[in-house]
Amino acid sequence: NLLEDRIGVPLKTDIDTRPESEESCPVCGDRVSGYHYGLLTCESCKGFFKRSVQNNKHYTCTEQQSCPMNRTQRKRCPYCRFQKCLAVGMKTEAVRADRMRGGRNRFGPLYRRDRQIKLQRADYQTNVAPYRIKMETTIWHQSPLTPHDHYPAELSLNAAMGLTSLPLPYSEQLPLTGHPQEKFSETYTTRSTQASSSNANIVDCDPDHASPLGPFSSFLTPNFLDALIESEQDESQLCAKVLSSLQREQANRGKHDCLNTFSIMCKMADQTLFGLVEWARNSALFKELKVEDQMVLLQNCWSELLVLDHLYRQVTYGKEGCVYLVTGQQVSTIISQAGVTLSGLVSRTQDLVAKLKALYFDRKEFVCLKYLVLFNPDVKAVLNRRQVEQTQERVNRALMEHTRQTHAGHADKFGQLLLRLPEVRSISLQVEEYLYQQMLHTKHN
DNA sequence: GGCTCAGGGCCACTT
DNA sequence: AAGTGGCCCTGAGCC
Repeated sequence: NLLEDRIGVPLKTDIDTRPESEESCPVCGDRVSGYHYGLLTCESCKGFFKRSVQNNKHYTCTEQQSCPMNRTQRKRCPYCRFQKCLAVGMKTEAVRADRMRGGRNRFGPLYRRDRQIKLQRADYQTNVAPYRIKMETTIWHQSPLTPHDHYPAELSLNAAMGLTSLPLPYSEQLPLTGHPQEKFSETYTTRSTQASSSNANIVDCDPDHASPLGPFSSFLTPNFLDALIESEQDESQLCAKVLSSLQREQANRGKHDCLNTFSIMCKMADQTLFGLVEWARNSALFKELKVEDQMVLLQNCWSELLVLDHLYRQVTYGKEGCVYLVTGQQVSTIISQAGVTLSGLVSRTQDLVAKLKALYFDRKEFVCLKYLVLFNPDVKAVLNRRQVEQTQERVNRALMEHTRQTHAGHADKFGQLLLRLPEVRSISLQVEEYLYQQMLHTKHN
């Protein structure tokens, strides 16, 4: 590594490279025995989850509903254990009501995809990671940069802000000029126009082609939240896209022209943002909006969506003292040479992760918060404010109902979750600020 | 038709 | 007595 050679000391990395067989149970950390009820868990949590669902158990917590969950303490509080099972994504519907033995269930394809992702990750770590994930001092330190050695403007900062990369097949690189927001609008308009002409099922915002049942017709189901979750893209798909994008990027470079850490991080953020824009544009609720409103809403919240996405990943998969990347790697948060801004960001984020973990932040709540952030009626340029407001209210009610039902013992989880949003906003503004600074820095150099 | 593996059940052990 | 967890049985889907 160029930088390690230059400073003469190995730089700290902490990537979890354990093979699948040594993977730990997301509930208690014990050794996994296979896929059970939706994900890889240990035999004990499998049994516990099965009994809880089969016997329709209702546990209570004698503490603060945030009991530690590990191999030795998992038996102490079944309430917290079960909540954790749900929070990490174990599926009650995989427990058979008829108790039929053997056979396969509808989660087979999910398990297969998950295995593929893990294989890809392993492949990535063998073929790409050894060169790259290094905490490169000068980058994290915000010291004067040599553009050639560090993140190239045409890739990283543009990429981090999602200004140039577009969902395939609309990908086109735009020059790094003009205000990012303008660039975003330009990009988005280009995409939408092309989308409606070439791939009408991606976005269909034409009011003439609106559903005869009117707005939100696709969500006139009794369980609004289930419908939202049903249409969510699989986490593993995003991971696969990010991985293959990084692999392509590296393949196009020579062995001695490796992406540096900051570039990789930006590329990951870029691809994640790319996925988030796709998520929004494929969402039935979002499709009901006019293209102009879609644009201004996304412009307003792209960084908040990125932060939320990151937070959920940390809450679900992150380990103490580590940042869990979208590609499945755990990187140490101890970046001794990181600048003040970056250290502050990492620490603020980790604080928020701890709070959300204590609340057993689950996937449904995560999806609700994404919609609440996206459908922000306070955005000035919104044309159809009423529509945005109605959707936000609807999601809000769904979130309230969900927290009331699934966390009955937890007083005001709903309120606690909403109280986290200002901090998400604040962190996202700091992220934007940091990226702008870096961009100016690069241009200056 | 054999293999795989994620369901369910059993039962010794612990609380 | 109720709960736990390791081990085994079962059978749909895959090759």
